[in-house]
Amino acid sequence: MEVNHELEEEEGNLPDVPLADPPAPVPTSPPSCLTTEKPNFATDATTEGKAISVASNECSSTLSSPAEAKPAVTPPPILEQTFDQTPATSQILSATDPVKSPGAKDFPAVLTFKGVSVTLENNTIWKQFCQCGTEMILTKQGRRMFPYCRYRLAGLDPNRMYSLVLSIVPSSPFRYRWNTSRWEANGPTEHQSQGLIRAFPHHYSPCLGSDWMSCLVSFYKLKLTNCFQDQEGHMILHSMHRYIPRLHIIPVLDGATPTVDKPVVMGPESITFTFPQTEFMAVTTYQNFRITQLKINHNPFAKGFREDGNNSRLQRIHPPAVSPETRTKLLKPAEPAEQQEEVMDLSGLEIEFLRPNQGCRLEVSGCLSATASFNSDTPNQHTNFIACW
DNA sequence: TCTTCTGACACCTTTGAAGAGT
DNA sequence: AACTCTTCAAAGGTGTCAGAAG
Repeated sequence: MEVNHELEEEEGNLPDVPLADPPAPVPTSPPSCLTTEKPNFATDATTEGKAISVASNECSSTLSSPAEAKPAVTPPPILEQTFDQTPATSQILSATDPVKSPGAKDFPAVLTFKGVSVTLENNTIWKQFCQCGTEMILTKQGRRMFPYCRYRLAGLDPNRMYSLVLSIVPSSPFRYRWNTSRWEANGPTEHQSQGLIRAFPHHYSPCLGSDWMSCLVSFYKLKLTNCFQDQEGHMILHSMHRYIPRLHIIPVLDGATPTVDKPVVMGPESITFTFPQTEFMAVTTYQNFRITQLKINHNPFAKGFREDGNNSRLQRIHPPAVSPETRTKLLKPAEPAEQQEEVMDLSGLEIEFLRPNQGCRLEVSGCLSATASFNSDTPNQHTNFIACW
């Protein structure tokens, strides 16, 4: 039983947030190749009302706030920044380097590059977590992210097929330790040079641009694990290391139906979007009390830990020795911790595109080109993949 | 001794089946 | 017979905590 809200319709609980550069509506005709895997928007629409309120009801509520609506009503400055402009490589767009950023509050919710806009829909909650130093729990069986990555896309070619892939890459070459109230670098990582990074293709990939743009794209299904023998398709990370999710928008070549023998080429039109506010520390146990409180306050599944007043469990967890005033103080945002980060070289990393129970691997070479393949029992989905970073 | 990890636990929400009512 | 609504059990997500492991 799953909460069906990976493709979230605009209607429902979410306010209608105008986009910075909405594309002109173009009539769409679903391709025959999507008959089995195409999002069932009608079905999704009926479930989204519930689903959105489930997985991120706080997100949606905060979206209603003036603060959150602002970037949509008044589009933030369009940020066009390109890395690796070399031909045959994809474009990587990041709002700003988190190391050099003065504070999380300035991170834009919308990134635009070559006419393609990606909005981090739950930007408000991401910023709240970012200001405290987001932590994500890793478990052996896999733990969902919270907040999770939820995007709204605009500017895609409505009639073109795109694949959306989320990868989570190391954002720092260090291993960290929690020292009383802050994260401190604790030596270089031992893993990343030969580490295995997986990428998570969205369940409905590939899909028409019009379909991607007509709904919210959520990667709520993504689970994080520290189990390196994981066969469930979860994202394998190292605890006490810092990571950042990246969204890859990969146009599918016209007329090219991916097969095992005909891999899809990720050419220069592919774009990677990185929102610095989504950076997080992978942990097995929460270290920062403020993060714990934010999770409890915002994640509906943790409602049982909220300070409702009549929760016997909470009374055991938080005995009266800690006064409400003290706890309130603890919950106040701390000064932005001084961060020590560097741009790291991802050369030599291996990236595995996830297809549960189906092994496949993508190698990233030093020249930032990459190849990958995955099998699928669904003939309409990518079965092979070649990417250029 | 300290840090990190693991598994059990209680509590929560959602889903879907089953039944009743219209 | 078809549809809608309610109830309830099951599944799965959540943070906490004690103990294990290194």
